[in-house]
Amino acid sequence: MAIEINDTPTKEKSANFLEEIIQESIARGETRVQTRFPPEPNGYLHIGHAKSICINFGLAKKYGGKCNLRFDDTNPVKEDVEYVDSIKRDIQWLGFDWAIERYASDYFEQLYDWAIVLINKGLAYVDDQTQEAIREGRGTVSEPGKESPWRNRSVAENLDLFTRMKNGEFADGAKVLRAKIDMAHPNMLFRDPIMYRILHTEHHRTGNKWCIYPMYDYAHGQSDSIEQITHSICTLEFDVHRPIYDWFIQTLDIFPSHQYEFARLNLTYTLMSKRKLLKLVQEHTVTGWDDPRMPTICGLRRKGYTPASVRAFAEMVGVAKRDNVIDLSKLEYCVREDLNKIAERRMAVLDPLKVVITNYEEGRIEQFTAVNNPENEDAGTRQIPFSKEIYIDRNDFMEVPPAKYYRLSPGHEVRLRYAYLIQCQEVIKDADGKIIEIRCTYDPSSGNGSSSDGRRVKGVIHWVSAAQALSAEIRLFKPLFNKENPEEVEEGQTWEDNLDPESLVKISGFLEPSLRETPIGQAVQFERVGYFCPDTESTPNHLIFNRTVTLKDSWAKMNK
RNA sequence: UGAACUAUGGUGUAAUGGUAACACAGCAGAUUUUGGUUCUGUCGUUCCAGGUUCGAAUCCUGGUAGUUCAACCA
Repeated sequence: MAIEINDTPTKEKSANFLEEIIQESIARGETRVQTRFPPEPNGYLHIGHAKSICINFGLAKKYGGKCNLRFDDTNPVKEDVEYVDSIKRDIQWLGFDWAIERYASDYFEQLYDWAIVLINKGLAYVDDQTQEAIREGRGTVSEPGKESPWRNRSVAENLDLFTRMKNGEFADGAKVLRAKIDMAHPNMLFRDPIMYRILHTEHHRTGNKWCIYPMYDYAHGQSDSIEQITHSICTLEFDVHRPIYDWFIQTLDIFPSHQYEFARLNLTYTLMSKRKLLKLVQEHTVTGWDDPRMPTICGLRRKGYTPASVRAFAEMVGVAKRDNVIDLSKLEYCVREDLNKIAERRMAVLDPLKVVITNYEEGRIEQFTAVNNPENEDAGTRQIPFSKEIYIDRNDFMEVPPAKYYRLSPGHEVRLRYAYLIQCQEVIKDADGKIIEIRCTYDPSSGNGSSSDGRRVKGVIHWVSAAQALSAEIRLFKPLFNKENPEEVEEGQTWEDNLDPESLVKISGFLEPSLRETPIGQAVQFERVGYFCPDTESTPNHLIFNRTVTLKDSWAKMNK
């Protein structure tokens, strides 16, 4: 008997509960894995959906299965092709491909036929009650409901009425089709759930063909079943729906898809409710769904997040069934980690302070060689111009420095990154006492890579040569909300009171000349500052850079 | 006051009856022409009470807390 030697030293990462479920089903001999990502096209996808996408597509990939994209388009009132298109774009951007693209509306005919089956079995009836009466009749979580007076209509009458509903004989709200189950059931969803409602509304795919539309509970499980989904994965709030999901499938005796639930993603300082995000867009609190402050996938993309960083984040937060709130710092860690490896370094001054090198020849321009990415030698080098007048960042100079301040201050010397050592000789102020210029001398023997006497200086600061500098608009983003949990409100306030008025700050800064042709969305690191990318609105004549994330700043932290 | 789900460091996730671990965050240090990166060290955890067991985060019982469900939304 051959001895199997497992010589792969890699320790298998422990399986999450969904992987265990799949592994168990495979062990039972059910080898086919078919998942689906089922968004309703009524808004843009956000980071929470990204988690779901990574789970559904990731699981299918890991177990040699397939993942479908299915639009849950059963409510034409809220849905639109604009959303369909954006959802497809975002999934592809994340790096996933669906096996097939389907719509719940593709199944309207089949769903209708199944409704007829249920009516014939005496398990569905047309109810003429008003919306209010139905709501009251449903009872509450602690009291049973009451049966509708229309509950015991004959099969023939139900068939006739349902056909006429379909044919458009009745107005919106006049009638609904309900499953006949149990008005006293402890699970509210079993108290004769509504299967169809009348909606004389044009549908973005079926046009005016239908005026009755199936409800989620009647459509979702059967849609899964039609696609022979083996693992229908959704978030925890659908947990109570699972019994009704199973009930329709079993009663109709169709392919047994099964539903599994995981805890949705929550992020500190972030709102994930589609309804509230829509409100921010509609009221122009943000510039659109792709505003870089939005937690949407397109917002993250515009801010400069990479697909790999979002996928790494989904992997990092894991999958489980308990409610969670993830620290925003985890997301930021994931982008920094990715961008550190791939983003080329550049110099940019965000809050300019002019420095004149008094002993440097007027009109002289030198070129210094700078490394593009210390993490990747293949990224090569570039030239950056140096001259008598440069800009440095205002916070790299202090007239009266605190202890351990390594940067520029009167009488002290710092290294200009990739260039000379300079020493501050004089501080020029305006009439109000504001510092407007610094005068320094440089050590001609201290050029990049050399130091005449081996003396070392702790401080290294970035700079941009004034004459060649590009001016640019820089957009600095903070979270939209200034409260860790934006839903938590004081008495008499709303979540909108937690909006941070300074979540977007636009400033104008100076960039080194090589930044001129940076393609939109291309990540660069402004050395010592953060990661940035040109905004979608950026043009050669009006450069706009978005801050993706700051660099870690232990000096700032130390001085908090 | 019904039902379902959940409970492990500050945060998230593991440990599948046998040494509570990994990551993020924090703190301290080393290296550094980015106060970045990298490296090293460090802090700190099983909701409560009983029970089963040689042994419990894990199994049982009972509490407690949180979340979800009463749209003709999904």
